[in-house]
Amino acid sequence: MKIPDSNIVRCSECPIRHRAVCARCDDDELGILEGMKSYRTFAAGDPILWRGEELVYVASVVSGVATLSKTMEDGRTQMVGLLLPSDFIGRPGRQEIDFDVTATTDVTLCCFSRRPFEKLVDETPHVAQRLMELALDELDAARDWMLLLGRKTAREKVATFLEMLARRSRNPDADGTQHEMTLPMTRDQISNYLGLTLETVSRQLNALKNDKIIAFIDRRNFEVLNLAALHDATGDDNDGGMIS
Amino acid sequence: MKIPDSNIVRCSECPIRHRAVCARCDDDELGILEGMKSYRTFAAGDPILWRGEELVYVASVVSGVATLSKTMEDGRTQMVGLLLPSDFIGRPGRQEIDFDVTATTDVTLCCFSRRPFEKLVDETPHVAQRLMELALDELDAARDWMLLLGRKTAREKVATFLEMLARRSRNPDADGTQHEMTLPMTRDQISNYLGLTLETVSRQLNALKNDKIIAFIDRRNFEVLNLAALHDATGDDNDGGMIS
DNA sequence: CATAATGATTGATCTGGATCAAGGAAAGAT
DNA sequence: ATCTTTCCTTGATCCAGATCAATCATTATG
Repeated sequence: MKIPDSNIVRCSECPIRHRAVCARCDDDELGILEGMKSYRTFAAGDPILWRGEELVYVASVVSGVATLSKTMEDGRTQMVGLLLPSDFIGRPGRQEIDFDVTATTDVTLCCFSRRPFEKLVDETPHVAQRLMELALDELDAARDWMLLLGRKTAREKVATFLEMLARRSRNPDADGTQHEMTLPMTRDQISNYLGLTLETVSRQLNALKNDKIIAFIDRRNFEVLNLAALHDATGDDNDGGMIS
Repeated sequence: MKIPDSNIVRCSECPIRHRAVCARCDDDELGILEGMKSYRTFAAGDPILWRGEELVYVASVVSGVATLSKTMEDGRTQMVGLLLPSDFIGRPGRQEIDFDVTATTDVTLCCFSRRPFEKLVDETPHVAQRLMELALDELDAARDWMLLLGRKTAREKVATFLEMLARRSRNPDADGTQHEMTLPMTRDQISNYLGLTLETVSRQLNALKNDKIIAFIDRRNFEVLNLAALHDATGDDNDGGMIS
């Protein structure tokens, strides 16, 4: 998978400043970790980390999409995060996680051993600062998602999801025009992200299609025909957006 | 309001190590900020911060309960956080917030000016580290709440809320026995926290009462009669808990 | 190329929780 | 003590989205 330009822009602010993701980072702090860097690939559906497992690595997503999810004893599951290229996996100062990390498409991660990475963080304040920013970004995203899960209608949920995808995958040099986009997960996985059932997701996607807001190229690929109408359908107000 | 012992314990790990909350902190790092310390009180219902407002202060809750909430244009609101005594308000490195902070009971905050506080954070790595821990704790809590909002039934939501209150307000020297507890907010506010309506909250509270899991002293005060049954009603598994 | 297997759609029905509506209880205010 | 106001409860009804049930499309497999 080609890494979109948008991710390179995003990565320029990244504490990892990862060569695989960011073209500008040849001279960055992580040079000292170069020897410990390793790429790992996961096939779609593969578990990347299980809940409770010890975090041996921190990583950044190079390509593909991974999800964070929680599962109840009776099988109900709720995704609590989406990891797109340039996103960071790791919890400074923590050994464990309380959710599963799963590859939803084929995923390539670039991993560093946790120990030397944390040593780096301790020694370089601005990296620590950047990690704090990332944590606060995640917290903001989680809170936006709480509003979605608690109060939005099915249509608003689906529209919000599509708008988020459009925002994160938009090519910045494209002048507002939307291009073909890919749903990075199945209807079932989307429903677990949105707190819905897969049938409802399917119906709402078709409703948006019938309203000429989106068009499907095939089941996984679609185009946004009317970005303004899509935004109206999210229920969000005009200024404040997700993951600002 | 007397500050429960449990909060003093909690506060011993707090970066703020606030005298008002923590008896052990006479000699802590915040001595240098002593001159800028100020107590502020808010009556129940008062706004503490509006969305978009500039954060001039960071603060810790000394007494009372405050909430973080998001509101949609049409009035639907979702609480995205609950602030109990010893909790911290502030976003290191950030000027703004994207939610409202409101006092739900009378609240006393202990405030520091943001600038000197951030200077302190920059200069003392372990304070920065502790703030990162707090941010990750909040993130974990937010993700647990996402599971609640997206997948739990009304009964599970209400039971989870009560169990969380019991955990956070339990007096540690009490040997498992539950004492009288207080609902820190109205049915309407609880419904906004749980993604329900106030009628549903009322009905579920009464259902738990009828099941002899809780008993009401009056509308705002209750007792947990059967903590195990309350836990069963949350839908959570036995080990992993909220806000660990 | 037939044949599973997986994922998506579409329809019919059901139901948990929302909505609408009417009192009741407690706490201030006059 | 009476009147408001605010908060809570309880009942009746409704409906968005869940559930149940086929069927279809697409991709993998022998």
